Amino acid sequence: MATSTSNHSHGIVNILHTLNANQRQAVTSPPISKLQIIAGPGTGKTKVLTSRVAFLLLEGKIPAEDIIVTTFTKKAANEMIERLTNMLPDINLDKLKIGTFHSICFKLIMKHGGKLGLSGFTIADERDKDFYIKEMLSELTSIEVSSFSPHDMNQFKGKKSFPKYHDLSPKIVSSQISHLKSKGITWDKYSKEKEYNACLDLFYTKYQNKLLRNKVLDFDDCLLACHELISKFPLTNIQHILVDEFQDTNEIQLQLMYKLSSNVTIVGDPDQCIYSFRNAQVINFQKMIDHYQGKQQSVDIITLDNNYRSTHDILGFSETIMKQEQDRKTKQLISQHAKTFGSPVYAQLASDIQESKWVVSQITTLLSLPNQLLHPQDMAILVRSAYQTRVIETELNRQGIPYHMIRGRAFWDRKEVVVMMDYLRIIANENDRVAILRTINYPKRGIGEKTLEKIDEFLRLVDSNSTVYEKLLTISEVKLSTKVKSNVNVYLKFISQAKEKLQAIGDDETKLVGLFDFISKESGLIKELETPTEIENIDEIKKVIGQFVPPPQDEDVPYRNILGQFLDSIGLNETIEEQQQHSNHPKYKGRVSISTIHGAKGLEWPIVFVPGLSEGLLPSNMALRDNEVTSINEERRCLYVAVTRAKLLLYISWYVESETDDNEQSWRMKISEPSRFINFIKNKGNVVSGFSQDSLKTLYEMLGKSYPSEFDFNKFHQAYLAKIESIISNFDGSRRRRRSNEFEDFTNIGFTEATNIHNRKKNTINHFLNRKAPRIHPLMKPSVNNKAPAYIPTRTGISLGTKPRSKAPPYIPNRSKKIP
DNA sequence: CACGTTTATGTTTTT
DNA sequence: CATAAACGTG
Ligand SMILES: Nc1ncnc2c1ncn2[C@@H]1O[C@H](COP(=O)(O)OP(=O)(O)OP(=O)(O)O)[C@@H](O)[C@H]1O
Repeated sequence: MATSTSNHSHGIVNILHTLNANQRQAVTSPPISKLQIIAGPGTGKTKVLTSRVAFLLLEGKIPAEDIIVTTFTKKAANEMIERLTNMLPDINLDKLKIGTFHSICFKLIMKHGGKLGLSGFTIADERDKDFYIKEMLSELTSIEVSSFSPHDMNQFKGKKSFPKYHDLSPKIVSSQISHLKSKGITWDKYSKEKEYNACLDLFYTKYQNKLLRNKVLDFDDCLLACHELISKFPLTNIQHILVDEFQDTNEIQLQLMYKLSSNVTIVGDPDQCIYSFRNAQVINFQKMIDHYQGKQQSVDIITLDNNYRSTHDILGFSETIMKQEQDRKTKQLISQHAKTFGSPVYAQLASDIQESKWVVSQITTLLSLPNQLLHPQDMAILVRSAYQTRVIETELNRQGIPYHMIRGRAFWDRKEVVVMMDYLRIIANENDRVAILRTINYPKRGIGEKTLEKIDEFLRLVDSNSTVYEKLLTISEVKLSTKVKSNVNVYLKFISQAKEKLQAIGDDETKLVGLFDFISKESGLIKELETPTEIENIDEIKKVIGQFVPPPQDEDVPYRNILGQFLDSIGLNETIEEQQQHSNHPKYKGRVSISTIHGAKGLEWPIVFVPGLSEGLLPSNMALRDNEVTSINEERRCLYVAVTRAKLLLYISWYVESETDDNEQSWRMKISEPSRFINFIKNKGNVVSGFSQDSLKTLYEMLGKSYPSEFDFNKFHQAYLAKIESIISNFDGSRRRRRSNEFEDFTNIGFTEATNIHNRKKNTINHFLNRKAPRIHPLMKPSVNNKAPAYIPTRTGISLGTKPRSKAPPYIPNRSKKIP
């Protein structure tokens, strides 16, 4: 919608007022331009991008629907819309094209896909992709297989043998195809490539055929097909495209960007590229410059170096990590915080469990500071791999601390959740063969492997005039036992009833919950489920469907039923997390965030914990295995991203397990060394860090709270030290009880000078670490009553991460009495 | 042939 | 511990 400048010019002035000179220059660059904003963490890149959208709307007078903004996640998109809405209360942003590359592309395909014969196509998620790959491989004839050169075939050999798939690893095949797609190479063009493998050509072609026949697009296809679409039918209206997190774009995304608009603003930080496993290429910065220079067009580059997020010491620490990379130019970010707290608090522990206890006790200490200084929502625990969250969750549960998982995928991988979603899928979409195959015998309907094969064989004979579901209705043509037939009919009757109900509710999304109840009950799924956890998870999905609001539809988008719209909305893994509402524990505000480092991209917290800084965790075993410099560098960037999420306090930790300590899980690779990335930390022995009263006062000041004069700091401090000491000396906390002579490792507990972490002028900085604290001698007696209660965390704690599923366990050890 | 039970085997990161 | 393949039973 057009808006007059005079009405809003004060608006842009206000916005520019919150920016520094460099940021302002970036924001107010001419709308007709190519602009790169390259800057380190916390320099306000996202803020600049958001403000630039406002600038383009207000000053550039570009209608919202003619601007595309790509963000890395749905969450980032939502945040940006929220900020824009606050900035520009008078402008309707509904038509702004903002979202991930995948969702923007998928929407374009939904709208115009008919031109390429893609109407009605849905998304094949990773699980479906895996299914089609395996199906494709198992269908290869021995003639086809024997026609390939051993050299070509060997590329696809995995560690294991795969008898069902001619010894071809589905994983490798899948990732190779994905690799081609993210380079923008379509199946019909692959043969022209220099690096050509006849095997891969056949796999790719067959796989793509399969997707087409099943009317689905995989994630990569969303981009690839969209690229094809706009190459043939260009969008003429887009006046500007803005790309966030440019360092993590791949080739096809770069090509899409060129095609979508000739005016471009990108922001990114090469040091934060952590998605090259998904073919992201940091070289896109240079490629973009070359691309436009080839067309005699120049690219403006603006850098920012004021950091508004982190303290001086956190920036120093992060730079110390990054400068380990060969040939990297040092980056000097200037912290805008007046105060800083010294080097990160760190500790070396003896097991993952002990490490979790250390982390969580730091959290309980911080939470127990008087005057509600900190809330759970101010803190985050960031790990390299999702599985590492497990022990931490257990400990958080044990201490009754509410937490939530950011972008946890585990929930959607649960069996009962998958089946429930499959029921929704087949009811919404008659062509979803995979969903039929996965639901028809769950709950058990006496249809085993063999029968399922027969049915599947029959279903795949479907011709393009009818749907897979219609084909299943004629199943009586197949010879099956009468018992099986009647069972299939029970299933079919149920599906058709559900479909009728779906018809009846029309576009009223508020009735979806009722339909959901009908489906979960009448399918027999609820009855089949055994644990209360599983039923809870079904309820979780119900909550998600209950919150679903269909997006505003363009007029000319082909119709899709409301359930299908819901499934589309979660198909791209873009589920928004439930807002932090009331927590179970009124004492706490919000929740501690737990996330993988990848999931924490672009986010920030006052307090950040980065546990697991050991060889095998960060860098991960996978990166160690191939021992490529590039892999190690990416791991290092991961750590860099993690530590630069912290605003005020950073806690890092690692553990090394003893060689002789064989535990039950013998397959687990032993963690035996601290991470190479922290080699520069000299005194790695157990460090017990205390607060100093001064730094604590500074913390209050920076958070705008008053430091209570009656607070007995010494008492608090002593209790803290004792708590940490008891964790370190309590070997019940490690996986297995140790022999007593191993305690020797821990006699040198004490404080290290933290200053050696990086050079700085001593007097200018407040230290968060108390360097004068006394040496502490571990008490060697593992006390009996310290034994952890037998408490098994429910896996649901992961679900959507919306709430701590389980109530705090009845026994809450070691809990400070004065949580305010 | 379906389905329950035993046993081998193995943890990146995600749109 | 969590999943999948292999094995055994009715
Ligand atoms: N000119 C400014 N004045 C005050 N605060 C600012 C300014 N610019 C940015 N900030 C604040 O700094 C923090 C970091 O900003 P932002 O998230 O935009 O950084 P970023 O460069 O995108 O970081 P990352 O690379 O880690 O994603 C935010 O809290 C933001 O509000």
